[in-house]
Amino acid sequence: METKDTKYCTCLYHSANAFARVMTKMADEAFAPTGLSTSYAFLLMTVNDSPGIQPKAISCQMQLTPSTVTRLVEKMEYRGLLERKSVGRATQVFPTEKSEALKPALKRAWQSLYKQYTTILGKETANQLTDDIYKAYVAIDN
Amino acid sequence: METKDTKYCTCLYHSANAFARVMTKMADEAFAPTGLSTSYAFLLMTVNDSPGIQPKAISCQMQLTPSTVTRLVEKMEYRGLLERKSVGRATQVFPTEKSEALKPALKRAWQSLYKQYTTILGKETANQLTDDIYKAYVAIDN
DNA sequence: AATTAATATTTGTATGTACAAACATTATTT
DNA sequence: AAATAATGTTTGTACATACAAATATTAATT
Repeated sequence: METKDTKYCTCLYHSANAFARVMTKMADEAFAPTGLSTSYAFLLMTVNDSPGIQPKAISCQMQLTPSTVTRLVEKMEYRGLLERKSVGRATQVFPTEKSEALKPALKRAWQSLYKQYTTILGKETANQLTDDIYKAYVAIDN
Repeated sequence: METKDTKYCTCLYHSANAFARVMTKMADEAFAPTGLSTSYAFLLMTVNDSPGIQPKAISCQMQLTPSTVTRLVEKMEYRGLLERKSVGRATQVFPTEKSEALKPALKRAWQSLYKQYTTILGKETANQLTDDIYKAYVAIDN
């Protein structure tokens, strides 16, 4: 069961990606009860929180490119969980009843994700790590 | 230019993924001179280092699933940079001349990646972060 | 020796993400 | 007012990655 070190473990690129993959896996399991993968869950939380929000703003909050947001929103529209309304060159994204109904489940899932990784890493360590990683993200992203 | 915080920046899943994306972008730029994206570059370095290595072992070193390794190797074979030889149920992967020739460029690129992020983050911080992230990876991955 | 289990690999299919180019609309300059 | 630039969004296309099932092959058990 011991994960033996690889010669790449001293490379930040490698560690960052390997870690992101396991975190994504854990998160997807945590959000499974909502019937959504983590990305869609975050998208829904974002829109539920600010009905009418525009893709550009979503892309800032989620730190994804606009084109990715378009793709995510499209699928959610197809599933009846979001609606788009075009106003001028802008677009407004709204939650549907169905997605409002998911609110509590989303909150629960997100909390359970937090609980899960803080249980494994310790609350202090986890929060510190989150912060360190985010700071590095900002630094690298210019 | 200031990246404003998002309400997700306290979530380890979110920070980890956002960070992995910018690191991947930086790494792909660093490896661009080799004509390879970072994943393929790492694959090549792995095989160059241990000619005849099996996909299973590659997947351990690169911390990817075996199926992903198959996919990567396939493409490299197609590009004439790797060769597969099937022995029993196992497969052995070998570098080609062409890929041996890339060795120095790969090394240079990897070093330049290291230089780039340590310049931004500071050597100490970067190494510490790499280590912290890797430790967390191991803890989460069981 | 025959059956069952374990291991290594590949295939079918799907997901999340991005870049570059295209489109559309609004703002700015001349 | 016309021309140009800036902004917001979407589309075409591509990549990295994974899961689950299928295929081989080897090992272990009966």
